[in-house]
This record gives sequence, C-alpha cells and structure tokens, in this order.
Amino acid sequence: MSRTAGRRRRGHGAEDTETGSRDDRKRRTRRALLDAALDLLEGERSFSSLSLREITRVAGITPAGFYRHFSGMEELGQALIEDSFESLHQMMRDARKDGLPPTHIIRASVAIFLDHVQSHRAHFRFIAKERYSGSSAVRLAIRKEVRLWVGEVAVDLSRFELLKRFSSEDLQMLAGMMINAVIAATELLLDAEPGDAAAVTRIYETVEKQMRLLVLGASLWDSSLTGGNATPRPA
Amino acid sequence: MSRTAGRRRRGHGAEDTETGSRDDRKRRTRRALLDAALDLLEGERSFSSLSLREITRVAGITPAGFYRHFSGMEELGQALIEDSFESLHQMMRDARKDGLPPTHIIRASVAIFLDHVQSHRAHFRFIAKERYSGSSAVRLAIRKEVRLWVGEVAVDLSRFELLKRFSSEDLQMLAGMMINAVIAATELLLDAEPGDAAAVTRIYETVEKQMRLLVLGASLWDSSLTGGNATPRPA
DNA sequence: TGTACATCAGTGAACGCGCGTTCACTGATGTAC
DNA sequence: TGTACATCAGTGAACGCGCGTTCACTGATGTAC
Repeated sequence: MSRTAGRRRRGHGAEDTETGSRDDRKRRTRRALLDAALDLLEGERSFSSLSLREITRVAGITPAGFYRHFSGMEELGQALIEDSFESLHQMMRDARKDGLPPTHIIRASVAIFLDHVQSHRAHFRFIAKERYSGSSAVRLAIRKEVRLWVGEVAVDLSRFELLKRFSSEDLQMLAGMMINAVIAATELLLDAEPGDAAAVTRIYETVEKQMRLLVLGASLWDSSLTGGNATPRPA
Repeated sequence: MSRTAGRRRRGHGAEDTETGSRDDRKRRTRRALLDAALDLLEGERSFSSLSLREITRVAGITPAGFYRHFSGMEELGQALIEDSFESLHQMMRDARKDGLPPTHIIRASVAIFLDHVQSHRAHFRFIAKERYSGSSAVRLAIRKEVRLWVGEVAVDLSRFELLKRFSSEDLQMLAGMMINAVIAATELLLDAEPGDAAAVTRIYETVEKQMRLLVLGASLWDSSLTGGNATPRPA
C-alpha cells in the first residue's frame, strides 16, 4: 500500500514539476532514479535483484533515459553509497561542532546516531543490505567508508583522559566494537516498526548499556599487556 | 579458475558415480544442487541473484529436474540455512562435551569457533550474505537461529562465578556482544585469503582482545544499576 | 530365480516474459549574434 | 528583442537472451508374486 503510494509519488515526481532549467530538471530526474532504487529496497528486495527497467518505471522515465544519468546499475549503486555516507559524515561534523554534554555523553552520542539512522532509514537499509552481499565494488566502497568512520571515532575517543594510555591499535579496536554495536542496533531499528516506540526505546537502552560495558572494560584495559604476546595457532 | 574446476567437479558429481540405490542417487543430486548454490556464492554473487537454471547447470541436471528436490529457490535457501546451523550446533555440542581448558578459555573458545568458520567457509558466507539482504523468510530463519545461539552462549556464560550477579537480560546482552564480535570477525575471515596466515592470526588476536575487553567490563558491571532507569527519548 | 508391473528421477522441448542495451528520433531549452 | 542554430534529456521501437515453469516422455530401479 505504502509501496504503491510511494511509487505514484515518485513516478510522477519527474513529470509533476516541469519548472526550472534543463540542468535542474536533469538533477531532479537523477534524484528520482536514486529515490526509486531506495524505495524498491524498502521491502525484502536486494539491490542486486533490482532491474534497471523497474527503477525507470518507478522514476517515471523510459529505460533508455537511464543512460543519460548512469552508465549502468553499478554506477547508480556507487552514487547511493556516496549519498548515504555523505549525510553520515555531515552528522558527525555537526555533532563535533556542537559539542557533546559533559554528562550523559554516552546517552547523547547514542541518541544522535540512532536519531540520524531513523531519519535516513532508506540509506541505512541500503548500506545494511549491501555491506556483505553487494558486488565487490559496492562492498569495498562500504568497507572503506566504515573504516574511515572507525578512524574518526578513534580520534574522538583519543581525547578522553580515560583512554590516554590506549595504543592507537587498541583505540581502533574499541572504536570498532562501538561501531559494531551501533551497526547491529541499526539493523534492529530498521526491522522494527518506526512507530513502535517501546521497541525503539529498548534498542536505544541496549546500545547505551553496551557502550557503558565497553567503557568499563576500557577503564581496566592496559594496552601494554596486549601487543604481540599471542602465539601462532593452527587454522 | 577454481570456479571452473568446481563447476566441472560438481557438474559431473551427479553423473560420475552411478552407483547406489535410487534413494542414494536422489540424495546425491540434492547435495549437488545445494553445493552448486554454495559454489556460486563464492564470488560476489548473492543468493537472490542466482538462477534456478544456473544451479541445475552446475549440478549437472536439467532445469525441470530441480523440482524433484525443491519447490523453488526459496525452499533450497531454507535447506542451506538448516545445513549451515546444523553444523554450528554440532560444534557447540562437541565443544561443551569436550569441555574447555580452565586457563586460556577465551583463546580456546575463539579458536574453536573461528576454526569451525574456516572449515565451513561456504556455509558462513551464505549466512553472512543473506543475514540482511535475503528474502524475509530467509532473514527471519537466520535471525531465529542467531537468537537461539545467543541464548545458548548466555547459558554457558551463566556458569562463570564472575557473571553470577548478571541479570539474565544483561547476560543476553553480553552474549550478544560476544557473538557480534565473532560474526564481524567471521566476515573479515571470509574476505581474507584462506592462505594468508598473518591476516588470519591478526583476526584471531583481535577477537581475543575484544573478548578480554568485554570480560573486563563485565567484572565491574552491576546489573542492579542498569534496569529501567532510562528516560523516554524522542525519535 | 524370473516375470509383470509400478514408481519416479531426470529429460528435452516448448511457452511467454522481462530483461539490458542500441538506435534514430523529438522537441524544449540554451546560446550566439 | 528576435532569429537561427546547437544541445541534449527523454522517447519508443526493436533486438536477442536467459529466465521459471509446464508437460509428456523415458528408462532404470524397486516391488509383488
């Protein structure tokens, strides 16, 4: 039902507003194609199962028109990744600029991120779906972005007094675990009904607890005890 | 290259050995179909992008023959999930029966699991790929199995003195984080070249460190401080 | 053991369908003067 | 401002192709007597 409504809305999106310069209209059609793909991913479809014709149908242009915007599906996929992470980086920048409250810093950080996920559901659903099962170009692009993100978080963490004695490798590990936790929560959030406030609250609380557990562990951690002391082991 | 070899091997698998009862042969063809699907998933393909004809081609039967074994691709997917988790449960049972060494228990557990992953790469690749992007039936089946697994691990954890004061909810959370860590490591392991011993060792060590950090956190954790004290928050 | 019949895994041809891509085109927008 | 020409986003028809599914079939295996 909402699918149909979405299709109609998007479908006419490219035609409804016939105003603006040729460039404006082209940009609008491009957006319609990207939105059509995100729309179609809402259900149980995966990106690799979407067809080019299907996307142009939803976007309201003919199949041949697709090639005025992308060389093929692969390129559209890359554009979706760029869009998705662009808004994530923007959020990180904003959060860093605004600063975080000195108390409840865990709760505040978790809320900022999960609120962002909820207001960009389609992008995060795309990332979650393609992270492991997309084409290798798409997977590599996502992996690269996640690695950058882990690095950013590691730098942010390095400013805390508690973490001053962490080696940079251990900081990456801690940041990685935090991001794993929020990614896992993201996937739960995407599966929950957006209106199910109880489920959403429970997810927020669980991630907060997970972060608190990690911080407790970090408070006892001693990087000097952990580097390179492992023995080789059989596969 | 190895793909071609695999295809040839499997392709003839159903024909090469024309021995056994009719039931035996049928079972062998069924296995050839399942193996063909796992084979095709080795590259960057996802299950939803595999075609029935492709699978029968690799398995060495005609498309129509497929229906003697499965009603369609959905049913074959379910069979792959069953196979994958069956071997995981078997491993858990064996590990529990054999017991774990009192010292180096973290290292031993991590090694048991990751060794298992390495000797069942195809199954875990399938799970990793379909966990978030499969059809909803496949996704739900995987989610159910992972939830069962978390429950099993939580029960195992409850036997440790250190964790006696954990609420059962917090035990689930801890088990969940441990499993998230090994799943993330599984995905790295599947991407690494199987022969790249250095990369494999690094992954083992990272997971061990992650587990150690979680255990340190757990040693300071107090479940009584964490239940239901969170306030509602906006979405 | 031998015979007559039943079962059923796998065949091969056929079907209609949606796919990605190509092509020459149209007609509105943009530009040069 | 008006005119002549260039640009180019989107069209619509066409193509060959691989797909899932159906069907009547074949012939080896299994079973009853």
